[in-house]
Amino acid sequence: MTLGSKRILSYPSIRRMPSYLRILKDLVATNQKDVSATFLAKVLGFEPIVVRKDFDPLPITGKSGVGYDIHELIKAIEDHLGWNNITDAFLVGTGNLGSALLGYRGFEQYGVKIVLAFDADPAKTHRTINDVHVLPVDELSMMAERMKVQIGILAVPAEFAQAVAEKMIKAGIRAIWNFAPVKLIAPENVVVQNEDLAEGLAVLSVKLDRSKTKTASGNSGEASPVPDDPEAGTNQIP
Amino acid sequence: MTLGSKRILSYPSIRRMPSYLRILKDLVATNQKDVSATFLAKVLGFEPIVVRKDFDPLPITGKSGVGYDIHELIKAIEDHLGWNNITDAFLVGTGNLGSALLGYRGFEQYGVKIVLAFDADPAKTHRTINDVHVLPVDELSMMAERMKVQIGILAVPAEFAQAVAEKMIKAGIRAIWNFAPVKLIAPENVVVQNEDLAEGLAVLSVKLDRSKTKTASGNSGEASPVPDDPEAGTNQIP
DNA sequence: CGTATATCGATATAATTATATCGATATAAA
DNA sequence: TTTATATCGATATAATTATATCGATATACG
Repeated sequence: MTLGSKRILSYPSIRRMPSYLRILKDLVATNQKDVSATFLAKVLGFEPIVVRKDFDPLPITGKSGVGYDIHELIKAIEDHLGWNNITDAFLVGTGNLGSALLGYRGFEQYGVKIVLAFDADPAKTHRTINDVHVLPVDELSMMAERMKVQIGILAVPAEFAQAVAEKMIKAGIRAIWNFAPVKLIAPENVVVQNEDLAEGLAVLSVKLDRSKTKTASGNSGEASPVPDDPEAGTNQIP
Repeated sequence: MTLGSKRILSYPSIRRMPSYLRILKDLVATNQKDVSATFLAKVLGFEPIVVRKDFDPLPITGKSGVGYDIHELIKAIEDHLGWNNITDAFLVGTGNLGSALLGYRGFEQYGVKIVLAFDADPAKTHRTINDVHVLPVDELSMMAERMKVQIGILAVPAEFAQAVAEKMIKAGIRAIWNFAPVKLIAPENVVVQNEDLAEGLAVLSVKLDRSKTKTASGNSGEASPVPDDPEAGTNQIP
């Protein structure tokens, strides 16, 4: 298989796409027409090669000496990510994190819209957070089936995560964005994406440690750089 | 270089360490003594090989047929991550996300304690969130220098992120955990860890898409699995 | 027009990470 | 004691991701 025939983005590439999109949309606002990989790389802190490689599987082509057409590029990225048509999502758990997610503007820019929220605590239901209604979690199943919602966002304490996930799955939800630090047990046809803040913290503290030993213990000549963080966790769905 | 001589954890390994720690501490609570890679793998959804490889660079050794001593393992992980002595941190931005971070119990379990928070909005200062005082952001420099704080957590809107980061750096902060979707410009000796929620969302939506085509277009015999998400973003500090 | 500069895209190579295999060792049970 | 089972750790291999090189093409400008 020649590399050129690769029409599938790697996961690292996929993770960089939102950053590209942000910059590209800013550029649109300033009436730019083309953009080079070099420019994007500089703005985002990648290497130009990375950028070109990321775009390689997309059905677009840049012009030597010029760069990529911004509109084409945006469209290609959004098409690949399926962000042109917005998918409805439910959020469960309106604690600190859940509220933060409800406050996060921009999910719609990434193809997802939280249309309803749920909470188990009666004190927290029947109110509105950022224009999103909060219902009792008992109504989750009914509403999910009725509205044919496909994405569920889990922002509940770890001990309830599995139970809520099962409710979601029964009600037809096909993808779960899980912020609880537990491995969810889910059938193969349900997609789970785990988000664990502690991962990033672990990386940060190791980087800090390593940067200290680097400058402290007289780095005499030899290069022992703090390697750039492949900000990669691993998230198997075995 | 033989593999066995590797005494440095890879970033993917580092990202898995918090998960191991969580399970291990649960096991301690139930008076277990040993734990096998097989068990951890099952609980966390990894492959046993991954687990053994992750522990390989640590200065411990398991027993064939038995597993690893839980206490030794915990200590080895915490030592490697430097989580035995807690590092103080400042948080800037007490909006939705900032508040969520302040509410996040467990950072201390990962070696970090938020000791003060800051906000630019006078309406939000001089109050307490989860026992953490909120001060005007003008006082950041002074307090950081006085308290010799090394870690800064950035939870401000994108447009203010760079300015606040510069304040932090001037005041001696050496590591920044950045939740704003911008590339921070920082000197080499300052460590930056970017956290971008959109990355995870991008992965989720692609997984969902791919899982659909998988089941839909009669996957006649040939295996075209949705590859397990190397939940990896990339976070260069060029 | 000709030259300097910027850029893409193809190809090649290196580095990192994941996965497989298998012998040796420990425990439990027959 | 012997046998079955579980597990580690060493080694090997594969897959993925990052990085380097370079010719070809486009633009700007003297």
